[in-house]
Amino acid sequence: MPGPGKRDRYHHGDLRAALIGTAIELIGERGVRGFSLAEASRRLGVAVSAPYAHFADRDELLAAVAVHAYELFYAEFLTEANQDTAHADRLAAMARGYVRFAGAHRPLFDVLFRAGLDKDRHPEVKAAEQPFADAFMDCVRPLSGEAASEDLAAAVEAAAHGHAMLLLEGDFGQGNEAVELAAERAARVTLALVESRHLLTRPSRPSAPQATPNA
Amino acid sequence: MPGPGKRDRYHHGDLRAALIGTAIELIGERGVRGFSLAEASRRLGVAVSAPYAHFADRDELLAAVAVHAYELFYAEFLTEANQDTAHADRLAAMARGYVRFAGAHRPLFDVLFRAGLDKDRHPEVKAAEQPFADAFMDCVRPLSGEAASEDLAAAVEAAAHGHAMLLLEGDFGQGNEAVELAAERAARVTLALVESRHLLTRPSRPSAPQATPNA
DNA sequence: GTCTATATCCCGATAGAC
DNA sequence: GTCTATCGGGATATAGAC
Repeated sequence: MPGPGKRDRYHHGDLRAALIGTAIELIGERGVRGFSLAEASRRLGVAVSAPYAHFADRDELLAAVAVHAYELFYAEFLTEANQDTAHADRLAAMARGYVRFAGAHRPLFDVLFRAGLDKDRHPEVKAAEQPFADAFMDCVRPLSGEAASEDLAAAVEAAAHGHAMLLLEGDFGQGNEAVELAAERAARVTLALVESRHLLTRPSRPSAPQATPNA
Repeated sequence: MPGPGKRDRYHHGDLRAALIGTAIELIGERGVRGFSLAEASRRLGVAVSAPYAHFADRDELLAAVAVHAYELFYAEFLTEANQDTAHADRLAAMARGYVRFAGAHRPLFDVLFRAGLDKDRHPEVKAAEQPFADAFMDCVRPLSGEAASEDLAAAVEAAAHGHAMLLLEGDFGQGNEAVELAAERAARVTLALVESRHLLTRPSRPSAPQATPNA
């Protein structure tokens, strides 16, 4: 990251940032598969070797895009689901925001979940994901006991994620109307899960009066 | 599939089927992005031009894999969720089977949902999806009024899909243990959604006071 | 940090022979 | 239906100059 005000002699003051932006642009137009370092370089008017001064390879650029995606994701979450309403409504708002993000920033969502990027090989991505995950858990915890919060969190996250993915598959139709439909459904599902959250916890603790341990 | 004794010489009895199988194999090893007609041909010991006698291009082979995926998906569903138990349990079993399929046939699931294949451009895929979708709706319909069945179906499908996708992302861990954890969670979420299905319907019709019938 | 130039490799797709 | 041969294109990555 070059210091600000360092608008230099060549083309861009910050090729690194420009590459990230162009990657997003390109993925939006042609999908993840249609993105390449070479094409991004061409579009920016730099040599195809220039990106290697900032990224070791193609995957590292994608990882940088993923980091940016999580940061934006987190930022939009704070503004979308930070009203001090009832806890259940906050959680529903998060699910709604999750789906809306997927609809509004499809290329970013594609990089996060459809690019086949191995996040374990890129610690920066994991680190960028953490605050996002924490904010999510903070919304869930007041709604259930400590032990059960993990179950509710997993359920809501999966539900939101499923709606987002199917939205991008076109299952809810096209355009902004589809986004709102999917987001609204995800929010309702969340409220339903909160109401019936007692069914989500696994009866793995035989101390409870319930029986039927599963195989 | 080919004649059992027709081994050597140059060709297979059924190159088309062999290509589909090899494609699945390859995708399992290298991901969708690492699959190519050339590599599949090499692995089968045929010329790189041979596949073009059976598929117009790369996408058509992927579409054939997708058709196979939906057929297998449907077949496993019938055996997994066909017990005549309570309706809610059947639906939960479908969600469980959905996730298990993703875990057991990851390459097929990848082709269906992560290959970026435009299903609208391949009618065979849509056709193969239909029986699957029908079986799903047949499980949902007895559980809610006609008008509301679409809401419950969308909710359960999205929940199952979300668990499946996050399973393949590694969010539930690795190995068969992760598959069963995700599948069990999807089943529980389904039961929770059934119980609170009255929250899923949109109140767009203020004239109808009659909510979903209990069961 | 960027450029020029290049090495290497792979891929999709077609033409024409058998 | 499959093979041989090939064209045209594009990608990753490195080396060395400025």
